[in-house]
Amino acid sequence: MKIDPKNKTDLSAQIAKAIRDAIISGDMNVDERLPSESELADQFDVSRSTVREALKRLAAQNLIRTQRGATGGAFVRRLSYDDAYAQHITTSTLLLSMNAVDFETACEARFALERACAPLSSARRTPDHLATMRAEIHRQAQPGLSDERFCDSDVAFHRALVDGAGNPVLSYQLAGAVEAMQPLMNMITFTQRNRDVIIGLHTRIADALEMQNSADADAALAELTAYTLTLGEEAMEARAKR
Amino acid sequence: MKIDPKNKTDLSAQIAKAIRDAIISGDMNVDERLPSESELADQFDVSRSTVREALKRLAAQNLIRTQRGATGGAFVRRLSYDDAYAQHITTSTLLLSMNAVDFETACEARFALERACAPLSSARRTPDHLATMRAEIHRQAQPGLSDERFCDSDVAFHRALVDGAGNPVLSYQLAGAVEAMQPLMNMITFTQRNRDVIIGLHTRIADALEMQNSADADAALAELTAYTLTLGEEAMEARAKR
DNA sequence: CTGTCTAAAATGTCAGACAATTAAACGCAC
DNA sequence: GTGCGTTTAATTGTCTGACATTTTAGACAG
Repeated sequence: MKIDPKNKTDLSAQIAKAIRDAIISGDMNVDERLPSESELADQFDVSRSTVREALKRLAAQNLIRTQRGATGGAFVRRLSYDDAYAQHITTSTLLLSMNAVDFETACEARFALERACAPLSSARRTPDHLATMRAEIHRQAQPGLSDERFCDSDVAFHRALVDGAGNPVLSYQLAGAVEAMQPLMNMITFTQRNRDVIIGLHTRIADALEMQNSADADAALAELTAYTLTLGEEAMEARAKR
Repeated sequence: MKIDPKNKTDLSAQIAKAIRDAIISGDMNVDERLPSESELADQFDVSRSTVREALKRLAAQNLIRTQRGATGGAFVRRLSYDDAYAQHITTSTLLLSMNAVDFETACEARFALERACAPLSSARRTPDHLATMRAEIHRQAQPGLSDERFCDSDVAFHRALVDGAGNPVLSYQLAGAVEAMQPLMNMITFTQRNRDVIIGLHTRIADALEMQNSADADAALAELTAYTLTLGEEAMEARAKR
């Protein structure tokens, strides 16, 4: 591991970076054990507290896990899809909310990406995916469903569509776009007429995927994009007036 | 801020979570100052070291920044696009390498997403974007260019394509897919013939975008997808034999 | 009013101690 | 020798108190 020259930045940040680089570059393999905190403190010539702060930084990025006890220590952690999902969604959501991304931009990005999945999903979707979509459509049609629940179901529907493409990398990349949109979608009040239109389009999408008619799935998604955009605009106007 | 009941997990993790939730939920606004470390230690009834470890976790996620001095402290940080990019790329790269994602899956995901950008980019690309693409094509044609540099230029080209869509959310989501592929792409040895084919397709894409011919851009991207896949397969076979 | 000095507040770092946890080593009866 | 408690050592988690460093605000002299 490398040393730190006369640098005025945080020592804990430097140490975290050194270890992170070792992990990313492949110098350290999954489940390999790092030296103990005391050993690291000696190696870097800092106190144990400083090393601990560095390790906590790495733990926050899911790069290591720690175990107590005799054979314990810090171990390089395999980044799971679930961890990556969670991180990606958190980052995306914060990015949108903190930078005041407008509805139009987020919506456009989301549906552009989803349409990229449609051809693959149309070719590979399993009966399971179709069943999930149908179930969510059914849920969306239930009377008395709150707007928030409606949105939840919407996300679940689109997630099934994306997962249908059978490409975990694609699912991971899209999770951020779809879920980060949810706070913005939650600003919309869905009238019964709105819901009917959306449910109709969802049904058309599910039908198209079932028949492996990729073109029609794409067309329906395009319509859904346009419709969602108008709903979003109305909601933003209503909000501005208040 | 909330307290922590009888929980056997890390105190610093619990405290980090409490503060993180406060930030994400919007209870704390950008640039708002957190209580000082000593005050937090009192509030949570733990030592300052524990609070510091919690704060380092948040700093690792770019959620806060710290300042020393009299009016210093920890402040809620606005997550910038650049920070989010960097985080996303790191996570994506690690996810691919640690989970041994095969070339085909990553490649498919990357190009599917890129093709989603093509129509938008075709409509909105500026002369700047086109100039960047042309410049990278020129660079790719230079003799004696190392494989690694060729890949770098390839990434820059595709990045210009994506940025041409003029949607920062889309650019952000795609950055992960495109850049995370690079380690896999770097396994390929590009012969002069390979490069000629790729440069030809790049030129076709740039031409199509310039003429705002979205269909042809998509067709060229489809060909590039197929070609990259065959190159990847060959590289993987060669690697397996060794 | 201006420049300088000082004090206070805050983070960054260190050293040492103890608690809690865990697995391995040990010892002892059988 | 085998099986089963017990001890012991290693390691992380937490606490305490101290000092260093950085930065601002205010006091004070000119």
